[in-house]
Amino acid sequence: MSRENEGFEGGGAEEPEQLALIRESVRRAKVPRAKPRTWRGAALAKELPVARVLVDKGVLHLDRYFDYAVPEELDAEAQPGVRVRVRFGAGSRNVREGRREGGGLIDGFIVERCAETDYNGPLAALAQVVSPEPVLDSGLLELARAVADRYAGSLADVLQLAVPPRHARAEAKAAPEPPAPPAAPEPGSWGRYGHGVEFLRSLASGGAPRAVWTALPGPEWAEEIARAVQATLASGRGALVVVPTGRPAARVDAALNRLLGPGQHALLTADAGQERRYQEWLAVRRGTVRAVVGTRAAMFAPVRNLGLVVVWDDGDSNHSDDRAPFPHVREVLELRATRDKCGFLLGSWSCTVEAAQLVESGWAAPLVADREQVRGAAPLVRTVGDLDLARDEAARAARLPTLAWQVAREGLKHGPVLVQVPRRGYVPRLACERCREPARCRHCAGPLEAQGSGAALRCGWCGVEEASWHCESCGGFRLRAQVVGARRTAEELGRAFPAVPVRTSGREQVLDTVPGAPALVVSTPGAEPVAEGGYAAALLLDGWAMLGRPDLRAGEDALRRWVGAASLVRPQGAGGTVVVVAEPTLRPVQALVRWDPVGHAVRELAERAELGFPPVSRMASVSGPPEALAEFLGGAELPGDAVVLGPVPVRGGAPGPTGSAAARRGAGVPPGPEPWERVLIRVPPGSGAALAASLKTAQAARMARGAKGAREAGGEPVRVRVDPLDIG
DNA sequence: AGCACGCCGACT
DNA sequence: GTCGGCGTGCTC
Repeated sequence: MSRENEGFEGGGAEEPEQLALIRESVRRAKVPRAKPRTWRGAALAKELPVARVLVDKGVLHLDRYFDYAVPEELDAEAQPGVRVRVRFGAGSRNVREGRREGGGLIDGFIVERCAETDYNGPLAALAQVVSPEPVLDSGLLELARAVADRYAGSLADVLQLAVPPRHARAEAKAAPEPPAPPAAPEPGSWGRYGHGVEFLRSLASGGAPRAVWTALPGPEWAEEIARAVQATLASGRGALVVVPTGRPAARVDAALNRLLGPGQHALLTADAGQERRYQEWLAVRRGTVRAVVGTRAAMFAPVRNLGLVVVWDDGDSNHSDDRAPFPHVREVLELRATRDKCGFLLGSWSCTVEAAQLVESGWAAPLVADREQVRGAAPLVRTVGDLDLARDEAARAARLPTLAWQVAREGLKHGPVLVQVPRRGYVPRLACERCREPARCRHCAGPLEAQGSGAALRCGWCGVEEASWHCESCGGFRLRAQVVGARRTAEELGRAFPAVPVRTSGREQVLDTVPGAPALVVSTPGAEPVAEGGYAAALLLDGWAMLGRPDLRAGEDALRRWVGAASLVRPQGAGGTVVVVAEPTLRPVQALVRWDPVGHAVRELAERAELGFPPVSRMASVSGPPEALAEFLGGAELPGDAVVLGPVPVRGGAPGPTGSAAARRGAGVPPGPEPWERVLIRVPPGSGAALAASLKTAQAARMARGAKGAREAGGEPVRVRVDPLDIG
């Protein structure tokens, strides 16, 4: 039997009659025309003959449901939450009128079964129930809708992130019995934090504490998260942990295995195959596994009776999904914690402005160690500023400041030494070497960029080449050196320390761990291997490059990456030393020296509030071809307190600090050569929902009449992004 | 997006 | 009178 012809579609010449039947049975008794008849002995479901269906077809039908008739033979399987296939499109009308076949079969989810329909016309029938597995329960549906609203996106888009593609073989596998809940854990190293033990106890007794946790440096964080999970399981509830990448996921996974044994939790990461992925996801949904650790797609995992959500290192950009509507793990888990009234734990060695705001607003409590503990766990941090560099003859020649050289040599006597080098292509604004005035284009004052070592300078805005730059402010002729990549740094260090092995960890090859023996480990930020017993020292080179990015988050980001590397170094008491090559007067550098990421975030937050920047205000970016953008803004009914900034031209071509094509797409950088513009729209606290709603409405309206407008322009529709990542 | 409907000009 | 151009609007 062909799938296409199952159900009502197989009627051939009888179609008009059977559809008349549907009309008669289901329609509100307005149009009394067709007589009830049977079709191959099959009729409609006797109870609740209407299935409300979410059609899985992106932006066009923003969050509208479509009603379909439920044939009797699908009655049992056509339950809320199951995947179905339905005819959708203008062509199906012809089917109804008995003319000919038409309209494609597309996927959808049954959202609800009803007795009646609001639709004033004859209903088409469900074509097929793809699987009786109810993958979209009401909790997940409501979460997806909340996320769609928050991000001005469509429900269908969010569901594509939230429900993994079906895999029939995985579905067929029998589910094992869920394991019994573990006993409440010992607090372990949670005792190091002010209210740590209390926090665990609350979870274990069924409470829903919410905390922003500033983790002490060192490797204990993974086990501390595992203990929080254990406490939650002990209360009979489930737990969800989301980390930025597969490496920390493996750490938490290992800690959970140590603490709970296998079978208690699922690991949901992107690098598992489709079958395995769906299988693990199903085990979670079916309740045979009660705890989940995973990367960002796991933020929607349908954990039963959720008692705790955890996000680790929320400042990592991997927590921001790169598909529309670009939800962020921290925000989604906040929604889940609020909606499910469950515990919330945001942990990091560092602290984002958003995390500080959660504490400031009273939504979450701080979970921190006292200064004594911090001093006992953190390494000694020393700085090399411009003045030191200027005096440092040796640094010119060897690139390595004398202090860094000394610390490395001393550290290598006791163990491995980490060298953090900014990623190449992480191109900041160039500045005068002498006075630090940013290098600007003579024609349009845009930022000058170096295309490659030795190549000419070019303006990032207008593209004009600059052959003979000199500083307008002090007349200097030298620009700050470009970042030297990890590989070349490794070569140089290898020559400087010929007796010591040099290893590199970076984008193409990430090392997970290194032994405790003396070695130089050159790494880009985020790729630092964990050293057995901790690094004896770390050198954080080219700090200016991390701080110089034209981005609101540059300072916070630099601090996060430094703290991330320095947290792998032994405590000061064990000789651990960090050298950061950056101006000691700058706020992020001072925060690193004092090991006070929270203080840094709190100060940043105050500044953002003053300037009306996120997260105190909410922002959205809208980008597109100038005419389309103008048309969009003309049609949008923005909240009265919205402020529109721009438009300004956006540039493509040069890879931004985030690098990936997907990230650029998310930021609204044009795909082709035609120039695009971008506006930022800002609303005060409390108007975020109204802003998102108005953007969604405007986008929907544009899509409705936009087909021809967009065709003429030859381009795509405008791109809307709530909470854009990079706002220069 | 697709696709059909419908209201206008050139044709047997 | 009919065929067919593509502008407009709907999809249960």
